[in-house]
Amino acid sequence: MNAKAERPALRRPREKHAEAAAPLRKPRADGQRNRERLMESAKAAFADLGAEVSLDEIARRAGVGIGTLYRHFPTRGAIVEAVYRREVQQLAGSATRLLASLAPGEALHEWMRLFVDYVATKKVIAPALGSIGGGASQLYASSGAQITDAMRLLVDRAGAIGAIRPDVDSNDLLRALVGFTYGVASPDWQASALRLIDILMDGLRPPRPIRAP
Amino acid sequence: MNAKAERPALRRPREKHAEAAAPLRKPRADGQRNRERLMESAKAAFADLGAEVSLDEIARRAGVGIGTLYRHFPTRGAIVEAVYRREVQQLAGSATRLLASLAPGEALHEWMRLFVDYVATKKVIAPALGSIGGGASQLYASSGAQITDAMRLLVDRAGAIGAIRPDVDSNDLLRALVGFTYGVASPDWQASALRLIDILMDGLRPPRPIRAP
DNA sequence: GTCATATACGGAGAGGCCCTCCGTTTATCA
DNA sequence: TGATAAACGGAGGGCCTCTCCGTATATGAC
Repeated sequence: MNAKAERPALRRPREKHAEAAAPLRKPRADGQRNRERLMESAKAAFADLGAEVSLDEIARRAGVGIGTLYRHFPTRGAIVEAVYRREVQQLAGSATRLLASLAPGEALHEWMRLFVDYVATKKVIAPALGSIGGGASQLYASSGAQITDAMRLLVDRAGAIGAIRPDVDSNDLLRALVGFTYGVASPDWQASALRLIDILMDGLRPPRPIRAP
Repeated sequence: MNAKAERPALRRPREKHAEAAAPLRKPRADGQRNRERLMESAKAAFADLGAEVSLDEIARRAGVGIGTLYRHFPTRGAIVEAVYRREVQQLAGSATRLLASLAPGEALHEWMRLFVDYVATKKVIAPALGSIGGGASQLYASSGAQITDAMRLLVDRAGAIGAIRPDVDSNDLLRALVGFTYGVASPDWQASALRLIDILMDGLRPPRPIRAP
């Protein structure tokens, strides 16, 4: 409700000649670290206490002062959005990470499980995102693309080696996933989604081995 | 922070069947009046200042104390929901009211204009409704039914006397209305919706008079 | 009209939360 | 090692929420 339109010119250190130049120092390590810890704590706090947690609580969990939180995230919307972006990036990024350490079929299966976690977070903070200034739809568009791409990558790889039927459309699969998770609001929805994912994966396997071992 | 966790159990609503069960006094007139004034003020305050207005502000506008507001609406969600319900009822109820004083075609036209006002209110308070406990979807379902019914009534009457083409489906019309109003978030959307409604009404008129004079 | 009383009113006050400001600490770099 | 920009922390002002309880008044009985 506050007219917080002004960002009040943070600091004015005595400047000799602040010319247009690139700051040469590299960013301080503690700053980066605290930023990361804040997002981590915020995610946990959202999950535990809902999207309305006090910012004090988030700072406390992160072990930093409230001033530090505000320096990194000047508005509540900023931290909510940052957490969401980070979730999306972690989910999308995990596709390649999983492909590096697992067989493509297993990577796909595991990624789908991660998707359920992602939706759990999103369910909590989406309302908060919604009441932020209207930029939410753009945010969703970009995140949707990242997730679509990750899904396609996994499906392509799994299809290429015959771990799943070759005619599976990654968009169909994504829609199925969304359906599993967005359905009812029962407290059991996560377990249910995970069971459905297992069943879906069974169904995705090719009817017969590509060739006998 | 003391043991005060009890909600004092909303006043027992009066029974409609005033049989043996309701030897109670009839509700005080000032109570009813204040409740009404609070909802009126809340609607105006939401429109002027957004859904996050302070409850103090709403009470002040209504000319009542903050205690009075809290007696009638124990939570913020309660007043938001009450305002929304009232909007829906007024919109739905205006269908019969308009039919009583206008020709059916005009009534339909006017009702569509009122629909734009309704959407304007809803746009503001929907985010607030969204972050209330999960009962919002049920609320929407019931309001949707009321609006659908009102629309059907108007379309039937207008169709019956030949004010509009006889083959118009009220659901189609409602979808069109929603499309007009939910489109872009430009500041001009209301004027645009009203213009589109006029055009739509022109299109709805039967191509020729029912029979020549 | 008068009275008794259930009902409703108002607003002070306690406690939270948001956000800013600025003195202190610390990481970088010369 | 020292200078300095960058980052930290948290006290404090201000607004908001919600409760409590003494006061006022509408209603119904007589």
